Amino acid sequence: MDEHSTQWGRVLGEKFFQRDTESLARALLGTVLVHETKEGTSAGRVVEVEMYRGVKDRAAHSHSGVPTARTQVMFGAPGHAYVYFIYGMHYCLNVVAAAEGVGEAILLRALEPLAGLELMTARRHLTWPLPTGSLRTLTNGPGKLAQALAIAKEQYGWSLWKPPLYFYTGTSPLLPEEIAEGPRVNVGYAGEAAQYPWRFWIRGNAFVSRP
DNA sequence: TGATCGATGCTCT
DNA sequence: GAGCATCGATCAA
Repeated sequence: MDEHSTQWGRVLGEKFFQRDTESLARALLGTVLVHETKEGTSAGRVVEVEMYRGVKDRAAHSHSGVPTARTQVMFGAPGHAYVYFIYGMHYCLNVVAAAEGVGEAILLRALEPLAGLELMTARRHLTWPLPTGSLRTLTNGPGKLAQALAIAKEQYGWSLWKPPLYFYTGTSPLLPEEIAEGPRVNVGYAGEAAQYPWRFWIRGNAFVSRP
């Protein structure tokens, strides 16, 4: 254990994000997302993600290929936060992927809460302590994890390789067979793309949004 | 345990 | 004006 190593491994640098999108989506599983705020630090292990892929993906916000006010960061350099507002009340956090101009991103869909549990509970407007077995309700969905970690429009465009919002490597690398894949959630409008197996999760993990 | 539905406001056509 | 990368309540079984 050197001076940069912690209980959750090492901080992921900018270069980590510079790879093809599916590789990045799989590599993000098992990492630990941390958000430091003045209220305190909250963190969780990434257990479920979905990738969204530019013009070849009807489900992607970047599908038209033309950046808009909302999607411009998605077309920027990888490793930045793409945060969008949905259904009039929820935010979702994505990691921008692929090279500049391409328009791909990875949606973080579920975390395993690791630190700042009481803070996350308060942000989710739940009462502490949580009933036995309901820890998963803190962060088992994209809107829930954004709320629990205080991710909103303010975080739009933030770099994800340095405080206050960043990832640790995690402690034990996942084996390929520990990663399950299947169709993405709630993209039925996307035609053929709705069937693409672009949702990835840690097989058997209790903290995913759905088994 | 699962299906259905309302809330709520931004984005893009 | 229509639809949405969701959530939580409610109702049926």
